Amino acid sequence: MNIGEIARRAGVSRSTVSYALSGKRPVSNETRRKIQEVIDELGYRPNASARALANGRTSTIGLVFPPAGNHYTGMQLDFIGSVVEAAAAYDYDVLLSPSGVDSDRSFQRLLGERRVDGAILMEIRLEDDRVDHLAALDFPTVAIGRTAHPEGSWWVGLDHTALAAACVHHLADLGHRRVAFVNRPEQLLRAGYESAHRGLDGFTKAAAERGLTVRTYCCGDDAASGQVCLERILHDDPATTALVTLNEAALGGLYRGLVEAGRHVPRDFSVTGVVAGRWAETVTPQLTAADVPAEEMGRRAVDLLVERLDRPDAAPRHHLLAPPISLRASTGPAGTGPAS
Amino acid sequence: MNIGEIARRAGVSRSTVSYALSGKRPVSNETRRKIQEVIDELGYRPNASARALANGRTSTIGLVFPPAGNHYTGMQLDFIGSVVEAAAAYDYDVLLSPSGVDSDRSFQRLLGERRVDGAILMEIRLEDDRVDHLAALDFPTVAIGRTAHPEGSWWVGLDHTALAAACVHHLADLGHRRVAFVNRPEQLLRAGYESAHRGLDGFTKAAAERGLTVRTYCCGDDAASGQVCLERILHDDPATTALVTLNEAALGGLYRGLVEAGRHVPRDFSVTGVVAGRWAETVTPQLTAADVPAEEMGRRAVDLLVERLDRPDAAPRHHLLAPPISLRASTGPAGTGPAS
DNA sequence: TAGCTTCCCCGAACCGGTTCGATGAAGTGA
DNA sequence: TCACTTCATCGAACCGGTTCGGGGAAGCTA
Repeated sequence: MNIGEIARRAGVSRSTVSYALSGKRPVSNETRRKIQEVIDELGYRPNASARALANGRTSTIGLVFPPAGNHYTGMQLDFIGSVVEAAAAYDYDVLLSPSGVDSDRSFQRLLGERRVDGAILMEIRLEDDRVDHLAALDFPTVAIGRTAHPEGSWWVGLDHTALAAACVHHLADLGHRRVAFVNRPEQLLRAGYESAHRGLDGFTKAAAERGLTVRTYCCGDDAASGQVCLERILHDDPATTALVTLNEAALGGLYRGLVEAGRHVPRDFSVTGVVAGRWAETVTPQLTAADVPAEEMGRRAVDLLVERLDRPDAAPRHHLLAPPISLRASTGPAGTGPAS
Repeated sequence: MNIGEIARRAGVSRSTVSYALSGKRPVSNETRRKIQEVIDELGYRPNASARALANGRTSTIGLVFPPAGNHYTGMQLDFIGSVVEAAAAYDYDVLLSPSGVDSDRSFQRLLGERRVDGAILMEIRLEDDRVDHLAALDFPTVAIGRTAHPEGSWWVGLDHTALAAACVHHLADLGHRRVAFVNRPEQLLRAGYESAHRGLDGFTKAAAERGLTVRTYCCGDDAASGQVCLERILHDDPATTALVTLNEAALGGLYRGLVEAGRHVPRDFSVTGVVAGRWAETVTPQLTAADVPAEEMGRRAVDLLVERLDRPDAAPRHHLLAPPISLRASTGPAGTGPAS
């Protein structure tokens, strides 16, 4: 079932069918009706590869996401879902590309072989060669996250600095003086992950401002690591009364560690951080947190990318989001320390 | 940078370049070397659309996944990740397709426009028109899950009947007599979702076998619904001492409901079910559960699909998995009922 | 040296669309 | 009635690969 067959049955030329479908040149009502009739009857749909070859656009965007080797966080799932949905609304498909160990290979497939018109990058690093590489090629890209020098590029990001600081201020306002910070895994921090660095910065500075005593930790992206991390926190400074976490996947483990240490949340110990709302609500007590608007971020990234694809010369745009802290049940006034 | 340019610079014809790359006809070492030199120098990669048009294969598989409107479960994330990784190993890309409200439209894109060579379907229903439709078209498909009549089709599934039954027996062995069942949302049960139905069946039959008193509930895919559901369970029969859940996303809410009702897990109340291991470990106490091997299922689905694509006449194959229950900390001997 | 293989390579056709220039018919005005 | 515009359509080229049939040069045999 190709366009030639449609043309034959409708008694017109292939180009007329093409114009009838695209509307790029006028076609008489009579023939348009005839063509549409044949198309409906045969259920014809134009071949995507042929179309892509002819007009140079694939109607597909690439979503470059972190390798599965690491643990996924729920946030990433929300991103993927919202990106796919938003893209569908613009008639774009989404091609998944793991930016794993061999990220070059994936990139070659996506860009070199021209499988996609543009890309959305997740898990941005402060110094990110992927971003630089794509920028050098002038390849339409939108980053979810921003590098150390985001000027002139397209991105939608979270103000981790401000969010971590807000958490600190929230705890300080409640009277906490000794606070721990639970970051993403050390490996990611060393690799320069944006959220890990900016979050740490925001935390450290705000804590200094408020004169808090702090310790910072890296923690694996899973429950077991969270539990171990919490044990270390209480071991290093038993007088700690609160923590701030960027590590969604470790949250369950942190809570478990607290239970096993006999610290009641929020009476003896307050917990807060930057976590997607849906996941903040699964723990008991529910987590007071800056809710990561993953759905909105995915949607906006698609909006930006589509805009960039439609108007190649448009000036770079971006969105920096800083959602407020949602007060739930995991923070409270600092007590007199652990019940002993 | 197209194949013609490479040919020109290497001083050969386009077809020779093509054969040098594909190896489908012998090419002298001398010219092959020359061609490779030019390719390396220019960083040439063949255009995917052109190749797909010419040989009728896109090297892409479609992953049809549930709409974002519903809440995602962590399990689905694991599927997606493992499918993408396994596909990459076979040099296939993965195109995401939301099977949302307008699933026809997505299908038209994937199949009608020939964007993919084959598809993997998630969230199968007992009577699934998508599966029937694809089978009628003889379109290469592998389902993650199986319909009521899976004979003659390709799938990898979980033996929900056996798993739910195993949970019941585990609880019965511990002396529990009044057990609740927490299913997926009613809307999904009514829609005929496989896991919801087979799980319910397995639970009901095993409970009858063991002479247990049971009640079954549907529950929304989020923590708040889980909490409400647990309140209903204890309201309907305060003597309930255990529950089995298929609903991963509600798990946190169920736990919270128990905490708020003053039931200690596992002393006063046992919880078990069918949940991906990673998520079972995030709750406290860790959930004793049949661990959904999401990663393995995704990988096997890709294996089957690739096999089917490579050998179109191969006999249908499938994998039915029934992982054992992992004993963790959420079940214990039935006590004398709630501490009052 | 004629005849026959074998080895490499070339040219052309094809995949299924899009797009540009051309063409013929109908319509308009002088 | 002729020249000129407008409208609808057609044919051919093109996108960038793959694949098939053919053919020239070299090598081998008699």
